[in-house]
Amino acid sequence: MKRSTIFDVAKLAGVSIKTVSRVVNHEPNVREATKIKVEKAITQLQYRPDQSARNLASHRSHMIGLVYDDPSAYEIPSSGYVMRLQQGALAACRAANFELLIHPCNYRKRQVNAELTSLIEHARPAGIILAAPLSNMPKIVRAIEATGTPLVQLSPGNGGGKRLSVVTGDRDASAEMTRYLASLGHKTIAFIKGHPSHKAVANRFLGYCEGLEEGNLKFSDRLVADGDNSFGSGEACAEKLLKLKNRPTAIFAANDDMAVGVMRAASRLGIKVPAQLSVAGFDDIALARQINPTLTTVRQPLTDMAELAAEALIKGKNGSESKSSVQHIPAALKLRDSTGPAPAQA
Amino acid sequence: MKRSTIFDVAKLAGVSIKTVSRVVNHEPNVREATKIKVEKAITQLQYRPDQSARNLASHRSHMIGLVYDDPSAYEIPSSGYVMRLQQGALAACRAANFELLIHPCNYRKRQVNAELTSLIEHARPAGIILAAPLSNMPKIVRAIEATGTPLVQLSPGNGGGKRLSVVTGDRDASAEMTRYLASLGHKTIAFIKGHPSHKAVANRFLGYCEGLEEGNLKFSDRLVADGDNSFGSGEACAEKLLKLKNRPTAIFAANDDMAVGVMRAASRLGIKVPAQLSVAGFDDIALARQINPTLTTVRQPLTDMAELAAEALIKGKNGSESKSSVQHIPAALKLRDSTGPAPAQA
DNA sequence: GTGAAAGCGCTAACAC
DNA sequence: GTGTTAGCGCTTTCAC
Repeated sequence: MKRSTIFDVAKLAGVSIKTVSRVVNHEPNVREATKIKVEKAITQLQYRPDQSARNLASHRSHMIGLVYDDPSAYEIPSSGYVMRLQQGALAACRAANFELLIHPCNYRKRQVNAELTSLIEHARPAGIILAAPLSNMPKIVRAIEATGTPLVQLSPGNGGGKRLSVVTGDRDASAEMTRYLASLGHKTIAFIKGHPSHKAVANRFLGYCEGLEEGNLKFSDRLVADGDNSFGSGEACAEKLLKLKNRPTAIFAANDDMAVGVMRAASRLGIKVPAQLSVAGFDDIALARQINPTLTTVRQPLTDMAELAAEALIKGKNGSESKSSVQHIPAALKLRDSTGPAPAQA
Repeated sequence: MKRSTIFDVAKLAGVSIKTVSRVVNHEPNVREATKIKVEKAITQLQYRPDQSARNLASHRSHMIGLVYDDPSAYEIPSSGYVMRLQQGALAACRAANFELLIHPCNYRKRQVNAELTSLIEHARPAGIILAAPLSNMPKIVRAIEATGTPLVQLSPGNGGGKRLSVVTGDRDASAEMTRYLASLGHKTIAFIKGHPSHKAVANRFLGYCEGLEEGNLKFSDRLVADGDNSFGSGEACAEKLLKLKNRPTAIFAANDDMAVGVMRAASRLGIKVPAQLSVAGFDDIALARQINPTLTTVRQPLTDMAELAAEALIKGKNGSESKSSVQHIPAALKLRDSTGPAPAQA
C-alpha cells in the first residue's frame, strides 16, 4: 500500500494541508480541537512526513554531520576518541529525532575541500560538528563556512575566534597532571608531544611546561619527545626516552594512545609500571581502563563536548543564535594505577 | 551568491534541463558534443545537483544506514567492532560518493521498531546494513523490510535465509582455533560463551565443541562459562574458571572483548599469560594488538563484510538484483603472544 | 538524440 | 485560526 501524504491526512481530518503542516511542525495558531482531529488522522493513516520533500521546501534537514580526521590513516585507529565523539553527538541526535552522518576525512589529501562540499550538498545537514585537529585548520573551516552550513568547532586550539566552539582546558589540566606527578616525588618528568597540526594537543605541552614550573622543576629539552598522536609513536618515543642515561621516572604523553604505547615499550624493556616508571596520558579513552595497570589520565569530556555541539546545531535551526560563543567544559584528572611514587633511586 | 540550478546550466549550455539531467546522471542518448558543452557549463557555474530535490523526485537517496547494537549499553563500548564495521561501510561509500548514516540502537527497548522506521523515513537511505546481533532478530528484520528499504544482514546466524546477507565461518574458525590450542598440548580448554541473543557468536561455541572432538578432547560442562560479550563478563567468567580445582590451561573466549577481560583477570590473579595460561579470542579488534601480551585471535573480516554489504546496497539501487544471496568471507587465525605450549603441570 | 510538461510532498507567504 | 497558491530543484513520462 502506498504511503499517505499530507493531502490524505488533510482530507481525512477535514482541514487544509497547511493546518496539518502546522500540527506536524508544532507551530502555533492551531485550535486544540483541530489539532486533536489532525493527530487522530495522522495515526490512523500512519502518516509520516517525507523528509526529502521537507528538506527541499525548507532548505534544512534533520541530520547533522560529524566530521573528523580519518583514523584509518593512522597506524592503529584511535577508536576511543572517535567513539566518544560519536556517542555524544548521537545522544543529542536521539533526543531531538535527528540522524547522524559521519564523515571521517583525511586532511592530508588535496581534495578535502571538495569532499566536504560534496558531503554538504549531498546530505544538506542542518549543521556540522568539526572535531580537532580539523577544527583548527583554517582551510577546512573556511570550506565549510563557504557553504553556509552552521558549524561548531571542537577544541579549535586558538582562543576561540568568532565562531561557535566547544573547548576544554587542555592546558590547565596538563599543568595539573604535571604538578600531580611532581607531588609524587618525580624529578625527571618526560613529555611526549602530539602531532604538531593538532593545536589542542599542542596546548598540553604548554600545560606541561607550566606545571613543571609550578612544581619547581626545571624544563629540559632532552625529556621532550615528538610523537604524532599514534600508539606507535608513543612506543617509539618511550623507547628513546627510557634509554637515556638518566632516564625519566615519569612519562606524560599528550594523549592516551601514545601513553599506551609507552606502557608497551616499558613492558618490553622490562621496566615495571608504576614501580619504576609512572605513565600518564590524556583523553581517558575506554582502553585506559582496560589495560593493566589501568592508566592515569585526564578525562577529556569529549562526549559531553560533542553532545553540546550537536545540541547547539539542533537548536540553532531557527536561524542564527549568538553567532560567536565558546562553551567551556573542564577536564578532570583520573588517577589510576599507572602512576605512583617516584622510585628511591633512578 | 545563489547556487546555480539545473536551469542555469541548461540556459548556459543552450540545451534543455532534461539533457543536463542526462549528463549529470550518466544516462545514455547524449551526443558527445552536447555532453561536453553541458559539462563545461557545469564547471563554469559550479553546479551541484541538489540531493533533496533529487531524492524527492526519484524516491531514492545517496545515503546508506548502518544499524548496530548500541555499544554504550555495554559496560565498556566494544568500539573495535563498531569501528571496523564503520570503516568498511565508509570505504564503499567513499568510492561511490555516498554518505553514511550511523544508527546504534538498543534492541532491548520497546521502541526499536519505531526508531528504525523513523530513521528510514527521516533519511530515506538507499539501503540499510544490519549488523549482528540485530541481524538475527526477526522482529527488527521485519520492521525494516516492511518499509521496503533494501537490507543486507551481517552474520545473521542462521543458514542465510531468503535475504541478502554477508557471513563468515564463525563455526569453522572456532573449531580451527580449538584444534590449534589442542595441538599446543592443552588438555583442558575452557570456553566463554557470548551473549545468547547473538547467533553468530553462538556458532562459535558449536565450533569449539567440534574442535574439541577433532582434537580428541572430551567436552566438559564445567569448562564452559556464560559471558555476554562484554569485557566485564569475560573477566568474571575467567575468575570463576581459574578458581576451579583443576583449572584450565587455555581459555578461548567467544569474542576479543571477553578475552581481554580474561587477561585482566589472569593478571590480577598472578597467572602468567601465556606461560601458565593461554588465552584466545575472536574478532581481532585493534586492541588485540595493543595489549600485552598481544592476543591470539580469529580475524573476523568485519571490515570487508561491511564493505561488501555497502557495495551491494549501492549497486542494487537500480532495483532488485538477485533477491537472495549469501556472500561468504572466511575468517583467519591470528596467532600472537597470548597462546603457547601447555605448562608441564597444572 | 532531445525537449516539454507534469509532478514528487512538502513549506512559505500571504490572504481570509 | 485557517486556507490558497506558489514554488523548492529535480526526475519522469512521453512526445518529437
